[in-house]
Amino acid sequence: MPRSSQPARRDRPEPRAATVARRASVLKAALDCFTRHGIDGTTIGDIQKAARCSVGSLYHHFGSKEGIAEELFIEGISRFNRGMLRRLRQSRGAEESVKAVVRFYCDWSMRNRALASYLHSRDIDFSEQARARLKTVYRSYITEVFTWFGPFVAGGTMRALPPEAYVPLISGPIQEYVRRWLSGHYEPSPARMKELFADAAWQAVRSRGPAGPAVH
Amino acid sequence: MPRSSQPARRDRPEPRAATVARRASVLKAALDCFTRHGIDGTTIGDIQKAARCSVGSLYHHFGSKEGIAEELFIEGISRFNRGMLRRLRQSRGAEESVKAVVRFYCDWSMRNRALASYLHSRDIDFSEQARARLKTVYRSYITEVFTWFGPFVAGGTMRALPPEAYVPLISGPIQEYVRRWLSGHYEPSPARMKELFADAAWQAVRSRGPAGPAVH
DNA sequence: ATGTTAACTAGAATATGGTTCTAGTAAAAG
DNA sequence: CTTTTACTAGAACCATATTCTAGTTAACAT
Repeated sequence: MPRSSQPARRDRPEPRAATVARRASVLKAALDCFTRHGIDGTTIGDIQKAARCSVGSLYHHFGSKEGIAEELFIEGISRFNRGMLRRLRQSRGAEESVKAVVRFYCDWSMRNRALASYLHSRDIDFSEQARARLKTVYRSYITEVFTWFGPFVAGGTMRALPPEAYVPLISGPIQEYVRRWLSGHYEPSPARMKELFADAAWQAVRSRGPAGPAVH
Repeated sequence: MPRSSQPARRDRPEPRAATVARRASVLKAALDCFTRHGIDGTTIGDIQKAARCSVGSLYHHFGSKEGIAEELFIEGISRFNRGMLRRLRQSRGAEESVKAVVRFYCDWSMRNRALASYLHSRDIDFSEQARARLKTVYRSYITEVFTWFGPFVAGGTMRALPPEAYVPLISGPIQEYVRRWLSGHYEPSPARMKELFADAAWQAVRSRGPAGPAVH
């Protein structure tokens, strides 16, 4: 096929430096507005003012207000995922790894409070296209995570469970806690709960039965 | 104070039957539209058509599109809460109660799929007033729940934990699982996971230590 | 350097759709 | 039977998301 002999023609043609900067500044401004007034509450004008750019510019780069919201969301998720994988790869052994997931979730959310809060808003009104992108991002992430944990399950350190059960069991509680904390339901910092949830996560997925007792 | 001697003047003056019906039909129509096209994707016109009523009527009863969304949300939460409390009160003992929470969450979500899905959309752009109402509803609910479980903790059957830890530990996993299931991430019905998560919940909050081993 | 192309910016014009307003109708209250 | 008030209707209004046309700037080939 001649297509493959074309010298990387279809790749994007290297965005200008100004473009990168503008996109970033828009996303930053948008996050700011969104956290302040909610997604619906912020107008294109708000973002425009905060990012100091024209309507035309916004639409050129993102196509729509929704486009901005989607981009912000996907970028945020990607950043979170990258961070999680980095942290995971620094961990040794099953227990440390499982706990690392919980701890990272907590730490990251506290460090990136606004973004974390935004990521908790649901993707109800995302476009089909954005949904697809998100799915891709998630798939490649979850694949890496499972690759990491696979050996522990195979080796019998962790319970063998239906694959869909692991994420809820490990991250469910901390996620729910952080969500409530972010939306201001209560004050106690997640940091104080971190180890509690980390332990619980490990108890939920560690191997039980003949291998040994579950307690001290 | 003379105010208190006024004969219950401030109560609502008994809504007409037609009013109740209309409100209900609007909420039903709205839920329908929202699940089909998302909240933002739904126009007042859509709801109007689906509920067969005029704009004026909508605004008379709910004040705004957001008002409709809020009402639907609060009503949904209330129904869920009532159901949960009913189920809880049919349970005997700590273990059965804890597991009942998980099971009910799962059952209810499957039975009321559209509403459950709607309730998972976050309350980002709710009015201050709605937020307050929601808080009231939640508070009275959580109070009853804690009243129910209090004795088990006091009696040593359940672990003593920071109060904010219980909900995430017990409901976090099933909630996360159901959320993913509702948004179509995967097929396996929550029913197949119900007992797994019920067990995990119980393990997370049951008493450990000297009282007995954590396993078989 | 200079011309050519395409990425990018700008803001006025447009269109969509949420909200308000005025004028009613029907049901309860006295 | 009158009065009051909850309720309905839909046209007018208005905020704001999006589109359009006209430029401007940067990269790049000659």
